[in-house]
Amino acid sequence: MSGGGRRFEICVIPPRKRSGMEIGMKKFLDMISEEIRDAFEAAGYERELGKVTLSNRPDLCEYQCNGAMAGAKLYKKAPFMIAEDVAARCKESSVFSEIEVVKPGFLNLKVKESFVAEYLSGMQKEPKFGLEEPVKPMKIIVDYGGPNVAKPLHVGHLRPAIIGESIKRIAKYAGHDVIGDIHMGDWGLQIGLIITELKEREPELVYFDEDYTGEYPKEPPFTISQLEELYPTASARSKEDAAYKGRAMEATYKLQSGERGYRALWRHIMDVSVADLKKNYQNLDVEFDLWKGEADVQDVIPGMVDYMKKEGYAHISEGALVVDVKEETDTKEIPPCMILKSDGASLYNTTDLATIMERMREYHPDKIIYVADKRQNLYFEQVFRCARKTGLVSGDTELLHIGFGTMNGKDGKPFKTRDGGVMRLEMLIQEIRDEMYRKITDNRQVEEEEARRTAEIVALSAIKYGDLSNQAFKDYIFDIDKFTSFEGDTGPYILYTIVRIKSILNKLREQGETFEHACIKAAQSSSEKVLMLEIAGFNAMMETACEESAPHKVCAYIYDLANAFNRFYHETKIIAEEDTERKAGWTALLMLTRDILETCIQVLGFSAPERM
RNA sequence: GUGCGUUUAGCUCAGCUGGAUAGAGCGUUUGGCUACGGACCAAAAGGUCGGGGGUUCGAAUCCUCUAACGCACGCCA
Repeated sequence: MSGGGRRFEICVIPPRKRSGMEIGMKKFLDMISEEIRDAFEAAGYERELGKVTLSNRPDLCEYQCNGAMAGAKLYKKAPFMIAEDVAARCKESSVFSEIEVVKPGFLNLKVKESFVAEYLSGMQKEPKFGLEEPVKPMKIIVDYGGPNVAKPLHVGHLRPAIIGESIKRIAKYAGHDVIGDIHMGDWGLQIGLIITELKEREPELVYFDEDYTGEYPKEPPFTISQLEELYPTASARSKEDAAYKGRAMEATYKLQSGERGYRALWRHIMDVSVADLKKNYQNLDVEFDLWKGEADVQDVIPGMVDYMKKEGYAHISEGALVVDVKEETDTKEIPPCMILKSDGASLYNTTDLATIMERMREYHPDKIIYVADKRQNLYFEQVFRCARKTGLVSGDTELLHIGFGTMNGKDGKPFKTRDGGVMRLEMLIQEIRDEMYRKITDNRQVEEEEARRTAEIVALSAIKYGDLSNQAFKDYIFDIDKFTSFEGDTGPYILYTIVRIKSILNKLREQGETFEHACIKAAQSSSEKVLMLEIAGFNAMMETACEESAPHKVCAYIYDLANAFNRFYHETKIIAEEDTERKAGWTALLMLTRDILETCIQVLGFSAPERM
């Protein structure tokens, strides 16, 4: 499985050094596995059999190796005997405190407290808690968001924003060079409609005077709320009034052919919309590096189309220009990728392909990730194949569609307002904030200002954690009561745990404790050890979350970590502890736990308050 | 019709890529408050993993058949 090509790359990449030290640590599980693999080898067996996994029977052991059973037929020997051979070879191990051979041939392992403590001490000193930098950092473009200008964000925009932002942050944290692009729908008929409607209402505007040659006003002739009203009105009229629609199409054509006044209006629409979009995405703590859109590639489309024709990739089929993308291995019919409609106009495919071309030219990405509704899967398959076939992307650039499922209401049907309409995103966020504010101020004396601020922070954790804790591609139920609860697998519970740790650390600070040189000690109790082992799994978790673009794995991890901490906390009196060495050790453990939790919620896209 | 996806406890979801007694949360029942923050912790009850067949020492996980639901199948995005 290990690609021969990879090995070569490793040789040419200089070793990752930083002030003489390697950045990153081997994964905890790998270190243990190495130990067991050595033992397998020493006992005369295939070393790959020594793979260690987390125990699925925590009552029996911490880690387990099932390799003896896999090796049974290989060596025609009872698995139990193989396991015993292996166990005998690591009696003197500095890693394990217990190795037990059980029933068919399980190797049940417990690691030494000192070994764990040493590992965590290493994590403390590492910039990313031991997460290794990628051998070859990738340039990744994450295409998410996809709002239309002049239209308010609605609940349908929530998932791409949340998931895309997290995938982007995870990849960034993992050490890749990541660019987030909002990819707005800012071109085409919708703009023509707005211009048409505006012209009907205010024909005297200078933008509609074809003889005008002067400068256009800097101030837009509309506000965002006017703009948001303009589009739906125009859209509705165009469906009933064919002549009106004709005017809108003509306006679109004029805009595309560069009519000055229309371009100026388009600029205004963009300015007003983008400012509003920025505000709204800011509320979600979502930030894009690029604010590009469909309009940005219009100029390169003709060249791209010509190229596809000249090279013989594209041909006319049923009046439209298409590129065949079927492959022999297909088990179903894959329709061709359409490049131009039969009326010669471009479409979504065209701009997406042109965008790929532009991205390749400007950024040479190793990977482009599209975070979009899973129902577009076939569409992306076509576009990706087309891009490859026509040589728009080279073989070593990966195109990936992360499809997400629908956000449903409690009734299991797509999320709607009470009267069945599409809910604006602002409304939804406000509703959650209000709910959070109620909970925070309930039975508590909190200053108004602080309560509002805290409610905003906690509300965001509720929304984002509620979404991200599910696997992205599945539909999920948006349940406000569940998400805003402080109990169970929720964002607020995670924040509560962090705040609790901060509170203890503050108390210790008030006592005059200095945290300098606090060093993590060997575990004193089982709950402490469980917590430490949980922490030790951080780098492995983050690596897979990044590889699989799977934020839900980060959620699952911090939930386990928070649980492990709360159990430990409950059993351990830290502030009252008289042994100062031990107290310092716990302080260090607390800080590490807090830092890891905060790092994780940061990549999920939310943060914790100081108090709540 | 073809293809893809989903199906795990009453509800909402995990399940670390084939291992031991399938795990959480909510809800239900019970225990722990002079609080290093009880917005917590501990425990109990609750499942023939949609169904059949197969591969394997061993299957929720792999193969196959099948059912229900959802989605997609060239001029929307």
